[in-house]
Amino acid sequence: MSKAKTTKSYVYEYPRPSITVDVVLFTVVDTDLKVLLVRRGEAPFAGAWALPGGFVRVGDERGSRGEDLDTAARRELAEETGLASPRIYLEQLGAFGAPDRDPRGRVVSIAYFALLDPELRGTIAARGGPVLRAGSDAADARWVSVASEARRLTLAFDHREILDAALARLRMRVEVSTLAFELVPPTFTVGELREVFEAIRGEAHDPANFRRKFERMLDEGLLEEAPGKRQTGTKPARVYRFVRAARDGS
Amino acid sequence: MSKAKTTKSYVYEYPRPSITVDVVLFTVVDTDLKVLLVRRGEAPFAGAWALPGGFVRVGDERGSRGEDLDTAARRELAEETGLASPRIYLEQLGAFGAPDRDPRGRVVSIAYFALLDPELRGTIAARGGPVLRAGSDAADARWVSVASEARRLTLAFDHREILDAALARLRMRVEVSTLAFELVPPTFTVGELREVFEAIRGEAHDPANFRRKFERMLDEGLLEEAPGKRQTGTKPARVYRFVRAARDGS
DNA sequence: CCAAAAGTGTTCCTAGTACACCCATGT
DNA sequence: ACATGGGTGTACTAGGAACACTTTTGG
Repeated sequence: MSKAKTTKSYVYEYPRPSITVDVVLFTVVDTDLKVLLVRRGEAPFAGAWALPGGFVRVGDERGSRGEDLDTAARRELAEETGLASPRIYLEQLGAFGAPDRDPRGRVVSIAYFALLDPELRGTIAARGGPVLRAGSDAADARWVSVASEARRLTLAFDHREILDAALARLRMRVEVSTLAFELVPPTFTVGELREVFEAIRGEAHDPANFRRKFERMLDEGLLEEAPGKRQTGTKPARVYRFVRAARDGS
Repeated sequence: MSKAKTTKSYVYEYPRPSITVDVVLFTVVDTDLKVLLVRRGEAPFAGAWALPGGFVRVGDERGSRGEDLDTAARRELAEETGLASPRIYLEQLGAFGAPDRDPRGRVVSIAYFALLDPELRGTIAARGGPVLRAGSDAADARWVSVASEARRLTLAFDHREILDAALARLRMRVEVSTLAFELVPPTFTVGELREVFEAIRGEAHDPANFRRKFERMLDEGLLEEAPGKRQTGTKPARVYRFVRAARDGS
């Protein structure tokens, strides 16, 4: 804050960039990690796939100050998917501000990554897919497999870099935190949670060893048994649920 | 990127925030973790301690696009400390954009955390401390002990929140990466590196166990023995150096 | 009966922790 | 001689990895 002129209003004396939020929304379908991409309908990058996002509302200069960055991310997500659930996990990834990342001018994007569990994803699917706004520049939107399809796509702006960063963050976080719970239905079996781990890490995990990891979480009170069993086409499996209270401290 | 009007120049149709970078520069003096704070000379928060930082140069609307965010952080650091060394570790912490974080208007800050080793810090000290620019709104600057002094200070803007986030990030990173090497002189003893760990974690670490951790890093090729011994006032200790090549992959 | 996933047991290895102890040096 | 930090040894424990094995279901 030391780049000051001598007047109180120096904040306004510098050229300013535009600020956007972009959201990397992950979900796991069956055993496949997917990311939500939208197809751009307009220049620049018309026809290219991009991350959902949009401008942060900053308010006018003397009136309201506009919205928080997290709020902007959640709002954009709600507008793209039709979902405004607090159950969607949202975490800031960082700022991407290379001078030439947007051909229209200087635009700094605050990137977020978000996780959608299968149940909530189902409520989108029931409405015929992600909801696009009238007048949006997004011509289409769909879930793209991260491992297979997304690798080959050319994404708009620096969205490839953002997606890679989000994936790296997700993989790092999932080893050490309880993030995987955000990608699983409200009740789940040991095998279902393991499949989410495998989808994110991109490699198989010994079921026996995963079970012991699971049992440790059970001991720690992160999980509890839920009533009922899951019919799996083979031996029925016990179902569990995430104990949300255990996350209050984080 | 879907908040579009229909003209190509819609980027300019929205009110824009100002963008700053703020830098949390850590160093370890003896066995004490310190952070560089500047005292503000002007409103708002005149007289309060704050993180060094300043506005990102975004260029004018038709000319150059201005500087990268990382470049801006490094430039501000150079201007505050007189040091422009690539040896200063710099990592983006995230964006802080609460609507009311700056009383002057909507300002989004991209926060960085940076690490300064004792040798480089010495070159600052030799010049009589951090260098303040002529016409700066920073009236003073100094190293503040994180554990004792900084806890009690009231910081300007949301810099308390940024400092806490930087400290949390540093503590998390130091357990799992080679960050501690950035806070140690070019050659160091086992005990010196341990003291850096202790300063960051805020608690003692068994010397015998730390030595084994150290030896593992030696086996992995992260470290190598350096010529000479360190006179310590007691039994002379072997000195080592960081093998920079081992970091290329990260 | 058979395939397949649920679930159990065992062994090996690495790394963190606690703690006892010896060694070399300056004062 | 002795305090101090350098340096070694040892025992305990938690958790990851590898893999053999039994159990329970649907087909």
